Amino acid sequence: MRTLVWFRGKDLRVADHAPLASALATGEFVPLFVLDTHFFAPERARELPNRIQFLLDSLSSLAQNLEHAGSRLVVVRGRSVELVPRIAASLGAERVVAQRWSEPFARLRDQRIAEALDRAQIRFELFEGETLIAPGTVRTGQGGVFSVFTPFARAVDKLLPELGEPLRAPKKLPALPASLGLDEVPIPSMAELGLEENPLVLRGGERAARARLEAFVKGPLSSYASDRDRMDVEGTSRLSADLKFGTLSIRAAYLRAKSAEARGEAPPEQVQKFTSELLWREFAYHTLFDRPELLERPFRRAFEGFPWRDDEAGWMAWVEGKTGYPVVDAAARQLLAEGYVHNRARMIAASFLTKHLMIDFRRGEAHYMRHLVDGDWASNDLGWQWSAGSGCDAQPYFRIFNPISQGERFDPEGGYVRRWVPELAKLPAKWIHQPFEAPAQVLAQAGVKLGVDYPRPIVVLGEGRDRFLAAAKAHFGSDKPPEP
DNA sequence: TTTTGAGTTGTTCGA
DNA sequence: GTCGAACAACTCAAA
Repeated sequence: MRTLVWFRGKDLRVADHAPLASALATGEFVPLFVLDTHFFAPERARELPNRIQFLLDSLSSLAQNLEHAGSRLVVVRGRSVELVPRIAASLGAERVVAQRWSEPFARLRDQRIAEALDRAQIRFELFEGETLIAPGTVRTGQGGVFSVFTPFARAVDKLLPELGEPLRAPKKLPALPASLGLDEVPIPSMAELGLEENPLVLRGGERAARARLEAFVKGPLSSYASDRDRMDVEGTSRLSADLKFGTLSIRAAYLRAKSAEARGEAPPEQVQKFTSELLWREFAYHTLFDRPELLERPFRRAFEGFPWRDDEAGWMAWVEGKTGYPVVDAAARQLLAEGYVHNRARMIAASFLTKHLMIDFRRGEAHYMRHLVDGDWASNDLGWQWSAGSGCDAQPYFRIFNPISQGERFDPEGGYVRRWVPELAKLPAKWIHQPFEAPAQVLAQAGVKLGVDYPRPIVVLGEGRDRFLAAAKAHFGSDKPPEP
């Protein structure tokens, strides 16, 4: 039986890849990747350079891994909606297999492809692997959709012991004929797409992902619960991009952490904290699956029509890292430089934009989505809506992060600020999170001229806070945040 | 149907 | 400087 294994942007691996394993078990197959012109047109690629870079890196690695096992990745260029059915038919494939992709636009695309394949009497099979548990299958006792994390996590926890072991990477794959009569294209380079390589973007591919996982398990995992919040410490897993592009399967990540616990490599409470973070990703995927409108609309409906401010100057300052609040600015600059931001810094930045500046969370969300290497629709949306107060398990409206106290707690020596806001690097820790309060002599010694080398605050924290609280009160008609 | 316990990530104020 | 209370009750989900 001839199968078309359709690799896509979220399953770029050979290990623990259910569609590949299924194809291998049933006979000969062709591995395919479609460079969708929707994303790989130069004008579009320019908007997403960091993710394109990680993806191309991962794609090359996938091609190598397939070749190493005796097969070959067939790469074509065009619209997948047209190409996949056409190629499947021209190859005489009896079925097309892929990993399920559950985000709203992807479901729509897959539905159209399924219809086209159906007309050609070709089977289309989607396999799990994007999440630990299939979205749409975790339900409350009443059969409802969870909208609070903790009960959701408890429900998922009961299902996790049934997770099977990850599938091993196949050692030997059936060879392909030299020519399949398709318009194959090489994997483009960044230069060919008119993009510059960013050396600060993580390397993609399965090998890099596996190395990161092992380094994390042997190092930061043991003190994850406390260090994950420290912006000046490498205390997180840094696996977000690997999980987004599927160069590491979520199941492999989860089970490796559990095995670290079983082998005594890391204390149970630390591992528990990490797996709980993986379940937040799970929660985001499941929530978006059940409520696809969330990418456009607030989870709490009463946030609809909230009087977000048009503040171009504030927006630009936030984007460029010139708000005058060092942690907020460090986050902005890390995003532009690395395509990555520490989780704690993401929350502080999001809170500042949506609360102190009172700018629509969707604007910040889109900006992050554009630059993040790990930019993931479900997680990014859940995080932004949570920060704005409009989301699932939203923080109460009166909980507004103070960037100074957050900085002092989670970047006590100022290492994070010093790295990303170098003009403040010589300030003593006591003033690094509030240079505008530092005595003139301290500033002079650190070589900082406020308003020249580094901006004065664009908004007074108390005033921004009061403005948001007053607007919330006026909009919701009372002090309370609205129900979903 | 009603009750009950709990809910990621905080801040500010005043004693 | 430290500590507890107030913030504001409401919804969720299970019993």
